[in-house]
Amino acid sequence: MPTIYEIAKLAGVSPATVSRALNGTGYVRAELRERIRAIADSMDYHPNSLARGLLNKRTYTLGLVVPDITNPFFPAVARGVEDVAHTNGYGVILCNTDGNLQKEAKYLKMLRTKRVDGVVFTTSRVQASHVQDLLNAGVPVVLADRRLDVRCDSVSADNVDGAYQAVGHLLSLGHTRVAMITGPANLTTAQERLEGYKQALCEHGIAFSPRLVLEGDFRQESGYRLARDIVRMDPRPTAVFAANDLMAMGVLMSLEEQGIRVPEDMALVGYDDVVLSRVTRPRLTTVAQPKYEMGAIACELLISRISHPEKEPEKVVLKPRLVVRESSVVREVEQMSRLAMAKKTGRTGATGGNNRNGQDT
Amino acid sequence: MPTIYEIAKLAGVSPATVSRALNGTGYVRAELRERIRAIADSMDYHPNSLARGLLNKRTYTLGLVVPDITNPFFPAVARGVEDVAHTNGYGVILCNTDGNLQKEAKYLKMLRTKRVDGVVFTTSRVQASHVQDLLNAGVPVVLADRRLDVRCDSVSADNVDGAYQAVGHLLSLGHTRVAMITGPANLTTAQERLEGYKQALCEHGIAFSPRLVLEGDFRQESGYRLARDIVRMDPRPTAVFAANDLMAMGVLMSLEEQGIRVPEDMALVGYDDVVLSRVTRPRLTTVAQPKYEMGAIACELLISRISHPEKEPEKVVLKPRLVVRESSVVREVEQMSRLAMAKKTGRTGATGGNNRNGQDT
DNA sequence: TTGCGATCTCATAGATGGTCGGCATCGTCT
DNA sequence: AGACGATGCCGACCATCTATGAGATCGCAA
Repeated sequence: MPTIYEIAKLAGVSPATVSRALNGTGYVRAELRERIRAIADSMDYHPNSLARGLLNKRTYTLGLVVPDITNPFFPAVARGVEDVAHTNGYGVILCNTDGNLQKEAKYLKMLRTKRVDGVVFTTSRVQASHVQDLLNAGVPVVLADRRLDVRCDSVSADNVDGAYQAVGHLLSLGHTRVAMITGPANLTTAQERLEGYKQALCEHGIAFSPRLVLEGDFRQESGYRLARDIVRMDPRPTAVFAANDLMAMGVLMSLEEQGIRVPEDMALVGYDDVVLSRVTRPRLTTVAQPKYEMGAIACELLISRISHPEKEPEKVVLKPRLVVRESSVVREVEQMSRLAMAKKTGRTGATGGNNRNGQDT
Repeated sequence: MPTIYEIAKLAGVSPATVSRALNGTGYVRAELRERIRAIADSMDYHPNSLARGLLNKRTYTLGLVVPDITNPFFPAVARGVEDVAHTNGYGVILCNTDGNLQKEAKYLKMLRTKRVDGVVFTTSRVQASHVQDLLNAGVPVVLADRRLDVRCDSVSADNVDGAYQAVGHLLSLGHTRVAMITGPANLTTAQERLEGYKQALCEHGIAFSPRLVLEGDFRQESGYRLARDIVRMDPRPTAVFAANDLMAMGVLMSLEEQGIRVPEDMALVGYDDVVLSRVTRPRLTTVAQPKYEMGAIACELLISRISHPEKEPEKVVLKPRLVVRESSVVREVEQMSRLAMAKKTGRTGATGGNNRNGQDT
């Protein structure tokens, strides 16, 4: 690894001149600058960001803390963060905490010794005190997908609105008994989605019944299990709103086994729009979160805060979007089926019709 | 951010003593050491890895280069890399190249100025010269999921064997006309899978027919498109082996539209075992790659190479594993259906029976 | 008890690679 | 002649580690 000293020696100038020539700062004769650049290239010179960072207190490195990159929600967010970081000359260090506070603490310690310029938290379960410690130490923090009672920037999606849209969709289709499977009661995302459910009911003049609300844990198995309870209710609900797609998937499986047709006998809506929801049968109606944008905006907020540490914290709230597919609307399914028939020739339907069981609908 | 100087002043000792006390190197009176540690803690001291790295030429940071973390194959690999890195005190910088050589070059430049201790390439398309440049500069490199004609460590899965297992499975079920949809001919993974297909045929005494092999591009649409060609063949094949799950998914959709039942009229096997393949209907028989292990082993190789730069390169080859689900075996489907019937009570089948369309089978 | 080497304990002085302000020099223009 | 711009060097500085060595302490043998 060559240094500016070696380049300086070869070029017959001082190291400082090399520095200025390569960075384009200060006065360096154009011809000399080119010569120095050529020498640097030929030596495969790469500036040492350690030495640089030591001096100007900037590492151009960010931390990204997620619970688990393997969870289908996070790669998109991470990609958003990473893209924005990269175009601004920053690198991103990935940290998987598994929602474990000890691991979280350990990672934060590492990020601090590495002197990262800022941290993006993309996770629904963060220790507020950890974030506060970071802020106290002067490390900018942006929260994504979660607001916390801490004075810092954040990006989140409007879970109340998302749930409101989903349930409103079901109600406007004529359903009056809509069951809900919520997430863990201590998570704000779960609480907000329940709130949206209530609001939608209220607006449609339907009384809220706590008996129709069952608490799941965001995992598939809980949806599978609770679907049985819903089916046994009397009168039986005609629609289910699951607070995330994984649980909706469990519901789908359970209903299938019980011979209950979706959406004819029971409509179903999920939340998150994970890839999976596009390939289930019937395909899942769900609420899409702008995952990539969340990450991208979080990173933009972070970078802007790095250069303006004192500005007022921004709280960005993004709008979720209802994606209507087959698990909620009978009409669509028939249409799909017709499309599939009519389309033996074209290939427009690569992601289209999948209803081979006409007799079911 | 306090430094050892400030701690030294408070403790009334020299900075060097603080350094030795905190690092446990050299001689420091036990009582003094404790006092220094207490002061450091109370000041929320975090050593500056820049200064440290500048001196001992170790950053404890690794680079991880993937095409796109959003592609379902990579999060698992990344997680494997990150876990091993973390337990060894390393941080991981994530780089998404999108298979774009310019971006790849730009990222590598960044990794070099950051003086990472090593790089894991987890991608099927790497520029050999980039890797060679890195190695020439003394930066250790490990390739995951890809072997390259370069002298460095690598981890990969045995694609020949995986395809061999997949096709062998179909042949042993009695199929004699097995079509294959390959990947882009210039990718080694695609070539190897084709080779496995040939070997399996050969071993079962079936002549290889080039007419049964169609070239796809690893994307869903190509599977969808080529499935029509396969259906039109005369005599029509009774089974299809797709070189990855995405293409298999396209085949599935196409067959569905054409009213061809899977697996009764046409058996189907994919490759990769992406999550999606567990929720299609019928669920996809496929070849699972040990993704997490690939990442973990790659990182272990890398870390061991960092401390032993001169040892012989290791080429680790992992075994893929055939996962038999419903798209290939008729019997299983029936069994599932029976299970589903019998299981109105238990919940063993959360991921089990999904066949509500008895009349289809 | 003394003497001497071995072991502790800690401070000083670079060194790491790069940046930046200050300053000296030189040429040119007014 | 004086001023000013262009050019390039010098030295300080960033936070930490390590080699070196000075002084203190201790054990053990004489």
